[in-house]
Amino acid sequence: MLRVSIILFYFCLLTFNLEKALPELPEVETIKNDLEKVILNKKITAVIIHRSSVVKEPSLKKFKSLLLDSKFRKIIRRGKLLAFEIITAQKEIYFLSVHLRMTGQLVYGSDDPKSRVSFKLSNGFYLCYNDQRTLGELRLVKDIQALNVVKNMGPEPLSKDFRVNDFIKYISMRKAKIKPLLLDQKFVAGIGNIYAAEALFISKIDPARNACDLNEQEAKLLFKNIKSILKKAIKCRGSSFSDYRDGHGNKGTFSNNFYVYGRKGQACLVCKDFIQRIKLGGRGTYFCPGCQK
DNA sequence: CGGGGCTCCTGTGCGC
DNA sequence: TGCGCACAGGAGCCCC
Repeated sequence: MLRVSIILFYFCLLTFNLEKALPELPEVETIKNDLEKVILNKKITAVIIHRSSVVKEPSLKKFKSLLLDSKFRKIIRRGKLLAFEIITAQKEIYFLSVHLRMTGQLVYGSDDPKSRVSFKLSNGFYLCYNDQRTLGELRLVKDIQALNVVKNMGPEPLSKDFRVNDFIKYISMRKAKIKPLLLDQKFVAGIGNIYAAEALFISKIDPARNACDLNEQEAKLLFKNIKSILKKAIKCRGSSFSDYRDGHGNKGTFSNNFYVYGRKGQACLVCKDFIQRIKLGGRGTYFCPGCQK
């Protein structure tokens, strides 16, 4: 009987937790912090490309030849984008930008047979780019600021560029629904489906409300909660719902703290109402109808 | 501006 | 049992 219950329990976990977790700001920040400790000043001794479509620019040949014998100097994160500053064998500075999109992973360790691109390092270890759905993008560019994604990106939510008065003002000017607006990287950088849902829950705001209909107190609260939830998630080394892994291939623990994300049909941890899942802007959106008004 | 739909991709789940 | 379709989603694109 006990064994049957245990099997049923895991079966339920498997069936209900199908939603994918995407690498958002806290996950990308965790990868950056992990990799900084192990790859800086290491030289790339081989570039192995198993899936050429993930390399967007320049040509494969140039991508390989520039990276070969380059050294990692620095890692930068902007929103969900990671950029590795490298110095080539010809002493030129380039940036290897990596967008993980849905299922991308950057893992340091031994070579992974299912990697899409592997970089062999001078110490014999590998930096592997894994990506089941291959929607991620690698680019090698001279000027990272010139990339359209970077040029168009909104403020970093954990930096001083993210100001409460600006946030209140811009929110009051937008008619779009607040949840899809939070996902817009031009509005604020680094927030994805998980943290948008969770920040709105803590702020008790209905994700379907028009941004301009939030009052000043609500906008202020949301601003504060965006910052606090991202900081908390970084402390937990990110959320691993399914695909996300840190720089060493390990899971993060923030998913244990979810109030609404992936909890459709389950009781709200605050008011016991049932968590609902609706579509907003084409994206699955979780919320508690009891708590969020 | 806002919103809808399509595209990229692959594993999974469901209907017939 | 098995085939084929729908779905999941970040982000760019097009269109109304």
